[in-house]
Formats: sequence, structure tokens, C-alpha cells
Amino acid sequence: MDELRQELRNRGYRLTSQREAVLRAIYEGACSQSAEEIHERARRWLPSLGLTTVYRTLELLKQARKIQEVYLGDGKVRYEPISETHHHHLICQICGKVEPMEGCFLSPFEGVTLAGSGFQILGHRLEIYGRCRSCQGS
Amino acid sequence: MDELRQELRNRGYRLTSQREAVLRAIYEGACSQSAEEIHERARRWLPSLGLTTVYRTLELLKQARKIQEVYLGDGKVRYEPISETHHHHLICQICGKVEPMEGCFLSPFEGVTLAGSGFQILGHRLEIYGRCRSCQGS
DNA sequence: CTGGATGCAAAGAATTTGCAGCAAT
DNA sequence: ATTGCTGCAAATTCTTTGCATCCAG
Repeated sequence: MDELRQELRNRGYRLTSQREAVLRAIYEGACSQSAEEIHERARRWLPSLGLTTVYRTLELLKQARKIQEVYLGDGKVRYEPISETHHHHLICQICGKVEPMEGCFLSPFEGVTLAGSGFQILGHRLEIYGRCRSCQGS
Repeated sequence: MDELRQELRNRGYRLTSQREAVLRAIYEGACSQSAEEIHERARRWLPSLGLTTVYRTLELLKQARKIQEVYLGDGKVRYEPISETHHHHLICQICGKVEPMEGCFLSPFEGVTLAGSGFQILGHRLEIYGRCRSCQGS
């Protein structure tokens, strides 16, 4: 988080209280949050923070590869930090509940270049769908 | 595709020319298309088709587990048929190009119930990020 | 016939943009 | 002092809804 600050500075970005608040909200909040949720959380420390600034900061963090967008099926995009304990989501198709799953079978492929297409793998996004324990009756 | 028609009928849905056109557009078009793209393609056969109907049909097909939503990072949701030759996307983080990748390391996990959480895996969505051959200089 | 399906226009929701003032470096 | 950053309000873009009409079964 401190190195993140450093890196943003190196890239020529200014370190404002707004950006600090958004960063803190992203890293302290749930594993994936909508812009609105991040806004609300960040406002705890900076009540004057505008939603526009949240969007602009998210865009900036996306460019810097610090966060990733996720779409879980409701109408809005969610954001989550990259590389913080890499994990995926188990999404129940019945009740919609989302639980995180630690660990990942795909880590060995990071950095690999695919034989056929010459595509170099740098990251991935995986969502797993199915039924949670409580919905397996249906 | 014919069995799809049959199944929709069985579920009590009416088989209208509009729905036929949307289905055809989804199955004949690119592997993942936005609602707008599906609308445009379907209009080739039914120029009077309204965008609203496309959205409603997509919702219906989603419920019936015939299509899946994908988010690739531009501002709109895309739709693609489920189970048609299972594949994933290689997305270039530099130029944004999307290429399909056949085959999948995750197929063996379909149907499995996870030891810890009791979650039963029924499907998944995987997007792979990196650099395409032509962008590996940067 | 009859209830589900459609198209249009209008509403809603999420995200982006223009601009004048503010503040980090 | 610059020049980038911010908040506000307005504009866009994507998606959903209300309603009168239409048509598949």
C-alpha cells in the first residue's frame, strides 16, 4: 500500500487526500465493490468526496494495473485489488450468494507464452458458477 | 438449435419471429456480442425488430441457461451461447484485441463438489489477460 | 379468443464530460 | 506559480418499464 503510493508518485500522479481515501476504501473493503460502495466507504474518511472522483481514480488505478473489473451479473461493474491474495468467486446460480475461494489452479500459467497464438499470459479472471451448500436441494 | 426451440416451447414460451431472429443472430454471430450488435444482426432478417425485445429475449435466454453474460472491459455487457464449443478469451491489455482460445483446463472440475465449502461447481467463466503477439514489443 | 409478446416512448441507472475553482508539487 | 485534480451539474450510454396493440396457440 505504501509502495503503491510510491509508484503512483513515480508515474507522475499527485497524491491527494481523495485518492488516499479511495485507495483505503478499496483495500479495506469487501473483496469486490461497486463504484458506489467504494464511494460510500471512502466518505467515512472524506465526506466531501465526489462520486466523479471515485470513477476517475478507479480509471487511473485500472490503467496502473492495480485494480481489476469484475462483472457478477447485476447491472454494475465491481472493482477489486489485483494481486492481493489472489482468489476467485464461487457464485450461486440459485440464491446469488458470492463466496471467495482462496488458491488458484492457474497460477502456473502466469508469464507463459502460448504455443499456437504467441499470446503472453499475464493475468486472468475466473468466476465459478454452481450451487452453494444450502441451495443443493432445488 | 432445433432442440432449443423445442425446449423454449416446453417451458411455455411462445415462438415468435422476433425470438427466432434473436436466436439466429446469437448463434450465427461472433462469439460474444453486445445487445446492440445482436439487435443489428437480427434486423437483417427482421428489420422491424425493436431493441427492447432483444433485451427481453436475452433475459429469457439467460434464465433458461442458454446464454451467458460476459464483461470484457468496455462499458457494456456481452452475451454468448453456453455450451457451444466451450472456449475462453485471450484479451490483449495493450490493443484490446480479443481472440478465442479453444480447450479448457477446467473441464475436469465440472460437477465436482468442493471439499471445504460444499459448493457444487456447474460452470465457470474465464478471461485471460496479457499481450498478443503484435504488442509484445511495448 | 386470450394472455403472452411486441414496439414505442419515457424512465432509470451507471458512467463520462465540461468547466471554473482548488491545491499538490 | 503551474498544472493537474476536484466537485458540481449536465450529458451520454446502456438497460428497464408502462402501456396500448398485436398475434401465437
